[in-house]
Amino acid sequence: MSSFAGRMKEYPTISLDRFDRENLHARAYFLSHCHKDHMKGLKGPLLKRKLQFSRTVRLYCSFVTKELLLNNPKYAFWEEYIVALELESPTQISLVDEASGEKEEVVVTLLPAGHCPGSVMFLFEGSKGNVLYTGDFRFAAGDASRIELLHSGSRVKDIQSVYLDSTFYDPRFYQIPTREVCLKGILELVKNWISQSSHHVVWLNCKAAYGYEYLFTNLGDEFNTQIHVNSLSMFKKMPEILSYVTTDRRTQIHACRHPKDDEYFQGNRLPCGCTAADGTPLRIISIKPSTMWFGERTKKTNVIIKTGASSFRACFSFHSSYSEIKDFLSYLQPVNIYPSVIPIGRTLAEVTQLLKLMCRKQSDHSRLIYKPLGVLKRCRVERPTYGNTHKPDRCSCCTCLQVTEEEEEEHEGQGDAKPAKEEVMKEPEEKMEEEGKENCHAPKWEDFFTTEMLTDSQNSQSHSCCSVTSPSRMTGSQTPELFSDEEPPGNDENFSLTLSASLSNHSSQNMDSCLPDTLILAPEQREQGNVRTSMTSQKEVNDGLILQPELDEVSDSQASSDFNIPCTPESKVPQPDELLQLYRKLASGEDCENGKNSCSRVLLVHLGSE
DNA sequence: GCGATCAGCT
DNA sequence: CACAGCTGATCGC
Repeated sequence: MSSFAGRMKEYPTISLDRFDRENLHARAYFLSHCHKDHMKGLKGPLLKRKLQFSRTVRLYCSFVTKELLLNNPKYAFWEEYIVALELESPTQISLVDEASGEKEEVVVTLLPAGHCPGSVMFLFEGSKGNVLYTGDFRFAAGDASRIELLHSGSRVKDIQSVYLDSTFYDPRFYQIPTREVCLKGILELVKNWISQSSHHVVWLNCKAAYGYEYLFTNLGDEFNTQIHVNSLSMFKKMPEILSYVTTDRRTQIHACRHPKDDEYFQGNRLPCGCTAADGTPLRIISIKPSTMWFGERTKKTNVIIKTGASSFRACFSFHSSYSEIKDFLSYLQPVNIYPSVIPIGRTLAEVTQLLKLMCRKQSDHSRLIYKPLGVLKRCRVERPTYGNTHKPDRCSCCTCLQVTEEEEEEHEGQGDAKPAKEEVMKEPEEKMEEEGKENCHAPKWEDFFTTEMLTDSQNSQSHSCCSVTSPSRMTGSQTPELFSDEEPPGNDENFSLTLSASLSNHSSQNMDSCLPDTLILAPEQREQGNVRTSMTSQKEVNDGLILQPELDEVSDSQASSDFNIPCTPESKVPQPDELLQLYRKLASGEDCENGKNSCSRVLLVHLGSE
């Protein structure tokens, strides 16, 4: 839970995700996402009164967050004071002191955060430097390198401070299985159950918060069905979610809720009270999405755990793991890092100390020279393709994201199993070669929940790293980049899932034996093999109980080193007229590195002129 | 009656 | 397997 007080040292006249106490005096408000612990004071009468007397104070958020917020009548009074901003579109905002007329300009950019629908990070750029407020976020390793607006040309922007979602910034939470792995486990479990008969139904025991919609859309696609929920109203302007949810109870997958839903479930009832039409009792299992974490060297990472005769927990996390956060921070190398959450059982001092290790060292002048690893890790649009080496079915954006920081000694690590950088980095040519491969370009969580009014341009922008345009609707049976890049540093083993099962001995129906008593999806040690990104067949699941989307090792011949960067093949000496053009662009402040994505579209928000 | 806070629960 | 939020008790205004 966020304990962020609402203000940043660099820009103290704005408030984020807190709206009480000192924050009542802010010149502008920002809401990163629509979870209650980030909305403290937002419906307070004091703030309401302040708005009525102000001509300039506004609340900035994403379009989706605005929609979700206004769906709750308690926040309806905000309607005329909310300014929804497009994602990844730098916007200049005037921070006006209404008493004195004093004004400060700041440019804010919303970056997809992957936490829940509409969730964003805020990047502020102004006279006090660049500051990134992450809100809550889930980034996989390497994701930061794909965000164009965290870069300036080929270099990472100089970030003064990061205000960090440190929920899992604790070595205990070293790894959390990726979304794709967790999703696959859930899909398998649901498939095994609902395929038995139409009376076999699943209850997704989700909490009362946004963030599970990704699960609904993927389940909906996989099983060509809709998910029963209590209300559709919040999604009425979000067709990409709306089409997957229903208030019609005649479906095999439910995510409906009731104050006494656990009691209902114990009595073999769904929260909605749904019963089979012909009187046959429903056969219900509950799946409770829960965060599961594992240590650095832990081999077992069960993503589904059976907790009762018909109850399961499924791994699901809205937040980045320790290793994912470390990857994020080591890429950005901010001067300061401030935690917004203190993990359970930790103190602020402990977390601050741990975070200090991730701050840029004062003696580090690399920013003034080069950022070669940053360049290597980035995926770029419209890069030339060359070379003809055979490469496995992995795309550049899944391989350019390995942790590259010098790892400090971890709590349980001996430092002996860490792969050398050469083993985890790939050469630029390899990345280019692999661009456009379908498997790894299935739309991802971040794309989905942040492209609220999905337009083609927004979609393609969200995949700018891959030169691929997302479909406007998720296709759930996609084969995601399973296991391709999610190995924690130091874990040199490939990853597969084993479905270990002891067959039910208390089934009342023969078909029940299809659902094991103990259903554990776990990675296990396996030999190095060729990549295979397709899902393992049902037969394999039944026969060998092995689910193994596989991960290949980067062979020696594919490995790159920091110093083995080939020249750009089409490079040539620029002609005078080209140089002139380049200089003009530079003089106008335009980013010459890339196309429109890099060029800041600075929109002036004229406050008070509405 | 309303809001803030906390314990308890899931 | 620890996130997010609900309910209910208590207190103050």
